[in-house]
Amino acid sequence: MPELADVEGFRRVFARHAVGQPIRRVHTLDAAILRNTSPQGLGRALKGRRFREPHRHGKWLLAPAGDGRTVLFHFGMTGGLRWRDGEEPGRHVRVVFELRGGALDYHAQRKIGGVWLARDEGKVEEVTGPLGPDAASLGRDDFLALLEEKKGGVKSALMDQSLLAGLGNELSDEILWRAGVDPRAKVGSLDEGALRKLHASMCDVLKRSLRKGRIPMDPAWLRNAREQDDPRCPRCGAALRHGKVAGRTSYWCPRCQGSR
DNA sequence: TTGCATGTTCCGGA
DNA sequence: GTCCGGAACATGCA
Repeated sequence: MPELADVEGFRRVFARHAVGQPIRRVHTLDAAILRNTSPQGLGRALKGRRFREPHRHGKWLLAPAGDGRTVLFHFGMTGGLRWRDGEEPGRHVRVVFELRGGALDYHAQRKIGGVWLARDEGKVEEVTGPLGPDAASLGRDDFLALLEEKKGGVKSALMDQSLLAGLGNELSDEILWRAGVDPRAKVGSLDEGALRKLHASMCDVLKRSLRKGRIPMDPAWLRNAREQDDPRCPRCGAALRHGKVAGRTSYWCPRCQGSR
């Protein structure tokens, strides 16, 4: 599930419940989810401190805890954060941050994401690797300039985190569908009009997804159609096509997505 | 039982 | 050097 909009939802959960509260204890239930530290290392680095305002960049959530140290969260395909007040931790909880009044759980069914600790500002980028500008605050001219340098497929460009950060498989399909661009198109085959449309669609999709903290489950969205037994284009009703594009399962409308 | 899954990374080949 | 596909990672579900 987690793409940019979902991670923004987790950021809000974090900001609402965890910021400013003394960290009583960090309880790691599965040490394998800590990628560059140990349960002891994480616990020692955080105990008694308070989280500052968290920051999202693409699909990364960065949570500073003072003194330059930052906890970095990545959610893989199945991870998330949940605030828990009283009840027992759920099935796939890997790390528990115990705070006043409750606990913040990092959960992940498949252990593809992870939790990292950076001891100073410079280490953050070492962990995330090169990231392009966040897709949600990428202006049109910068977007055009970035894409004009790309040679390969448009979908793989949108999902390239080092080019622009935050778009995954589902957001990319949604954006391409809204813009009327075939996901199999090469970037170089698109004229400026198509690229502008792509940017406008990206802004639109992100704005509405960010509001919800996820891709809306709206019948007018592709995201909803791809779940159906007989997936049809919400715009024109044509049977959707699907197949692997840029290594991921993609859905597109053969009638609406003609730009290639 | 098999295939598939919204993430990233690494490898080999074109 | 660039780009792409495939495999791997770990786990649960249809």
